[in-house]
Formats: sequence, structure tokens, C-alpha cells
Amino acid sequence: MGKELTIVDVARHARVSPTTVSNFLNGRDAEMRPETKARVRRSIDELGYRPNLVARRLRTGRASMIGLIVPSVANPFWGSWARVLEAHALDHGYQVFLCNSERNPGRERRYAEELWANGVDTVVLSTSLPSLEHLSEVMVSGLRVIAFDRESQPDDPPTLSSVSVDNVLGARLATRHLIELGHKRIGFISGAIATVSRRRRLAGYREELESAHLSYDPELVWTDSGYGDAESALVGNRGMGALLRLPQPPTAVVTINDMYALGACAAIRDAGLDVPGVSVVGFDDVVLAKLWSPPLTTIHQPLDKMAKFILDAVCNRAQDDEQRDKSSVMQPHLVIRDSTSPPPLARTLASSRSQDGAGRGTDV
Amino acid sequence: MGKELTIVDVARHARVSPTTVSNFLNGRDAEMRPETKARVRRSIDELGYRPNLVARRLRTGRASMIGLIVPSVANPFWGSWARVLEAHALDHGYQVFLCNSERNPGRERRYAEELWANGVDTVVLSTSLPSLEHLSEVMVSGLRVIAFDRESQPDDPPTLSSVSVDNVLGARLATRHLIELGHKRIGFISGAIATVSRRRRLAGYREELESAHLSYDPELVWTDSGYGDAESALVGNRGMGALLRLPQPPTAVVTINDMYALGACAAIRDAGLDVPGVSVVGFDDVVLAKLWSPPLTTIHQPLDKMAKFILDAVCNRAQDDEQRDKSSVMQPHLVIRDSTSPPPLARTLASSRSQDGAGRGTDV
DNA sequence: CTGTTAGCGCCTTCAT
DNA sequence: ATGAAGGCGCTAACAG
Repeated sequence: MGKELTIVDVARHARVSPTTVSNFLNGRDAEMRPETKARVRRSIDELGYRPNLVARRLRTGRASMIGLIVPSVANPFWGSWARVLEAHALDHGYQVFLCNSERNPGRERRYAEELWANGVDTVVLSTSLPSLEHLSEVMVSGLRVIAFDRESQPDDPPTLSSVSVDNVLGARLATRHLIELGHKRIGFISGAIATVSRRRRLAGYREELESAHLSYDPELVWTDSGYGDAESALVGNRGMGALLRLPQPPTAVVTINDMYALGACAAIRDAGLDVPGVSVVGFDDVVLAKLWSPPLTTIHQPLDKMAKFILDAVCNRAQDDEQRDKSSVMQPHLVIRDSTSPPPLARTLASSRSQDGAGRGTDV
Repeated sequence: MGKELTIVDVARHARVSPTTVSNFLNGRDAEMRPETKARVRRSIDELGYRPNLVARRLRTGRASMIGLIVPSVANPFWGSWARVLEAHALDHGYQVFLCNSERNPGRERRYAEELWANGVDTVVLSTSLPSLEHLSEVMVSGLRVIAFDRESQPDDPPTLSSVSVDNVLGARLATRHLIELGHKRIGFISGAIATVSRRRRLAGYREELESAHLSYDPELVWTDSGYGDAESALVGNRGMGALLRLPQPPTAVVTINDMYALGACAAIRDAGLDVPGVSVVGFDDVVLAKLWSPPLTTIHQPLDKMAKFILDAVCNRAQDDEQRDKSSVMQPHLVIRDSTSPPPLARTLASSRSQDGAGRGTDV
């Protein structure tokens, strides 16, 4: 590992001064004699020189890296999000530093500080926690945080930006779809309602129910105690199992994300029923959703657009730091696939008209 | 963002010299007067000082970070692997820098160089590509690479270490299980056989078949042209579809990884059959495997043990650089779940005795 | 036991 | 159009 090459070696080789090499490296080559320029270039790749980014960073202050904190890349949704953001970042000359926090404030804080200490000056925080207290210290130091999947809150620090889908709308779309199909008893499955986005999804579900004059029945809302990021499918599975064991089980269910939905599907089959005999709608539209059988109806998040927004923000930083649209809420949309269908007629009748034992009725 | 604090500020505040602070920070506090030590400590957290890691890195050479290159975290297996390695790394005071290469040598190279330029001196390469040519330059510079999921090859550079499961064995276990259940026509599904591990898995499948005196039928081996890392399930789906359309379709199938297996399951259902009516065995044992319905029989990889091996290697670097066991191949094991069962009797008879149109036979 | 000193590799005024 | 000099924040000899 014989001694890294430095800018001085290149300079010597090219018979110029270090400054010239530096100028060349940093695009300050407008008024440079073409011949010199060529010589420098040649020396650089003849020697196989690569600038030491650490030194550069120390000198110039901060790095061209952005941090990304997610709950857990073991969950395909976060994995995809990481991929998308990385792709955009690379296009803009940024690297992304990926961290898994399990939504643990302590770890988030540790990561944020580590990132900051490493010269990373902006981090995309994707854990949706309502409070950002634990990061306030690093934020006043200068770390810029952009929240993902966390609609901005009344008392957020002014330096915080955010990108998110309209979660209320998403949940409403999901619920409405089920209502329009004729479902009356619609369940809701989630892990701990302890993030901004989950709260809002639950709110959307409830609002839509009420605006359709269906009563909101807490019994139909199954909620776990943990976040269940790594094993969401398992949690969804348990939740659906519980809902199915109710005296009057739901005929359809909205879940907080696709992995929960997949777990729910499995529970339905395990109970001897089938999907869409019991309808399921997910949230996120992960790749697996369309490959599932039956393919999962879900709410799509425009990850690509969101990543683009973030990179715009990262790049146009210095110029108009003042009130540019720092936050953005995007439109999710419903993707209808085969995991949803009208409720079985018999059951619909049975639950709408109280007494109707033999009501197998006409098959429309 | 008022000017970062430096070691000098702390020194002034504690009325000691910068060196003392540095000594304290780096554990050279054995022979330090307790009183001084306490004063330094107090100043540090009173001021909220955090050392600038970039400067430290420039000074000391390299960083306490390890790079991890995987095909794509959008694939749950790689996501889990990243999580596991990160957890171990954190325990040892290392951060993990995660990169997605799509198994593209160009990107791998770019990442490796970037990592190296950033002071990262060891990278865990998880892309299994047979050739490491594209990294040879950075490797002679001093970058240490540890291959994951890539059993060491005859002409590997001597500085390369590796950890992997015994892929031949894994595939043999999978195939043998199916053979023992009574299957005679066993398919094999994979993306491009262009990685070391895939080659070996295919070899294992073939060996086991032959050692059971079942002929190896190329028609039953379905192989895609791409790697299909991000959408493996889709590829597996196509593959199984094709196999099922054969004049004499297989009654069971071994797949290169769990996502392919899940896709295959979907294809089986779409064809109006069911699992384990047609048996499927995967590879990797991702979380989803046990949540699937039916739960997937698969080959488990001991990720935890592998991560531990890597961190041992990373930590015990300097001391015995000479011939320590630099490479390790671990034992995978078969996890039997419900996606495999004996072949339907009728079909078995039909395919073993040539003529037997009406052989619906006794139902055991 | 603690302080002084000299860089790590690069960028950036300021001269030339 | 190019060069010389100083310093980013930290560590590690080496003195005292």
C-alpha cells in the first residue's frame, strides 16, 4: 500500500505547481493554457491519481454525501426507497449514506451526530416520528434534515423540510374503494400508531368511513404495540387473524403498508377463506405487491418524484435558502388489482338486514 | 451554524493544552491526573463538543467504516444482510457504508474507489462476480476486500478473503430433500448463471441428481438472461410459467433464491395448480419465507455467523496479517416447511410407467 | 503528567 | 496564466 499519491506528486510529474493541479481538478481551468491543461490531465491518469476526499472535505467544510435514515432496510419498502434516492443522488454527484434506526430515537440521534461529524450536512429522515427533539441539538449545529413520510407538524423547527404523500388522502382512497365495492365492515390493521404517517392514515380511514355514514367501530381497528418494521408481514398476519376471530369479522381490510397486507392475506388463507373473498388493500405499492397472488390492490407512493424533490432541495441550497417551498406533499394514488372485490352477497345481506337466514338471493 | 467547536476551545475552557484533550479523547488517559481528566470531561460535555471525524481521519489515515456493496437493497435478502452486518459493525465501533451496484462492474469499481478515497479501507463485496479484475487497481492501492457469497476461486488475489455458505452443499440439500420425497422431475430456476454462487448452486443440483441416478435434463433448467435482483420474484414467476408449459412439467422445483421461489409459487397458482401440489424450495431463508402460505421450504444461510467472521477479520487486521484463516465456508442447512410434499401419486405413476391413462389409483 | 511542534492532503487568497 | 504560503482540526513524537 505504498504511500498514496498526492497533488504534489502530480504537480511534479506535470512540471507545474500544486495550485495548477488543484485548479484543474476544480474546474477553474477556464484561463489555463490548453497545453498545461493537457499535461496535467495526462499526469493524472498516467499516475492513476485520485484526490483524497477526506482532505478536501476538511479543507472545504462539508461533503457531497447525504445521509438517509430509515427504520430498516430489511423491509422491502425502505429498501426500494433507498435505491431510488441513491439513484437520484448519484446523478447529482452525491453519495448516500444509509442508516437503519429501527425508529429508535437514540439510534437516530447517534447516527445524525456521526453523520454530521463526518461532514454530511443533510440527512433524509424517514422514520416519521412525531417528535424531533432528539435531533434538535445537531440541527442547531447546522445539520439540515429533510423528513420523508412525515407531513409537517405545527411546531416543527423552521429549518426542517419535508416530503410526504398525503396520507389522509391515501387512506381515504383505500377505504372509499372498499366502500364503493359495497363493503360495510372494513377493518384497519397497523403497528403502533406512533408515527405521524400512521396517525394520518388512521384518520383518513375514519374520515372516509364517517363521510359514507358507516360507523367507526374501534373493534375493527387492530393495532400492534411495536413498529414491526423488520417483520411487518408477521404482524399483519397476527392482526388479520384476530380480526377474523371476531364474532362479526370484517369483509375487507385496509392495512398500513403492503407487508402487513401480505401477512393479512396469509391469515385469510390460513383461516380457510380466500382473497378477495375477504378483500385486502395495502399501502406503498412495493414490487412484491403486483407479484402476489392475487396481486395486491394498494396505494402507490411516487417515490421517484419525492426523491427528485429532495435532490432539488439539496442542490439549490445556498441560493434561496429563504422561503422556497421547503415542504411538499404529493398525491398518492390507488392501484386496483385483484385483492379486492365486492363482498360475498350472502354475507352482505346477512349483515345489513338483521334477520335473513335463507337470503342467498339473486346473483347479480 | 456558528463555527464548530475545536479541540482548542475545549483545551482553553479546561485550562489545559490541546494535547491533553486529545489524549483524553483517545483513551491515553492512564497516567492522567484524575482531576485534570475530570475537568476535561466536564468541559467537553458542557460545551457539547464533538470531535471532527474528518480531521481525525485525515490525520490518522483511515476510518472506522466498512463499505458494503450489494446488488440491490430492494431485494429483501440483501436488505437483511445489510442489517445484520450493520448490527455487528456497530457493536465493534464501525459504521457501514452501504452501496448498491446492481452487479455492474463499473459501479462496483466506482464505489470501491469512492470508498477508498473516503478513507474506508475494507469493503465487503457481496456481488459474487467471478472476476475481480475491475477492482484490482484499488486493491493494490490497499483496499481490502472481503467477498461474501462468493466461494474463493483458484486465481483470486492473495489479499482477498471471503465468507460464503457452501453453495454446492446447499443446492444438494434442497435437491436431495425433493428426491427423498419421491420426485423424479425436478426443475431448477435461476437468473443468469453468471455468479460464482449461482454456478455452484446449479452444480450442486446436478450432482445430487446424478448421484441419485436421475438424469440431468437441461430442459428442466430455466435460466434468465439478467440477474433480476430487484425483481427476482417476477423472474421466478416467468421461469415457473415456462417450466409448467413443458409437455412433461416438473413436479418440483429448486430455485436460486427465495424471491424466485415466491414468484414460482405464484406461477403455480396462476396455472390452476397449488403448492405443494407442485413443490418448491427456495434458498436464503428470508423473513418472508416463513410467512408465506404455504411457508417456504428453503436453505438457511447463517448470516449472523458470517457477519461475525467478517468483523473478527476487520478487527484482528494488523496483528496477524499473515496466514490466518482468511476465508471461511459455512454450512447452510435445510429448513423444511410446507411448500414441499411428495408428488401426487397419479402423476408419479403416469410419469414412471409410460402408459397408464386411467391410473388415478388408490389415494393413500 | 502536560505542553510544543509539525504535519496529514487539499484549497484559496494573494502575489507574480 | 501560474506559484507561494497558510490553515482546516486533529494526532503523535518529543520535550520539559
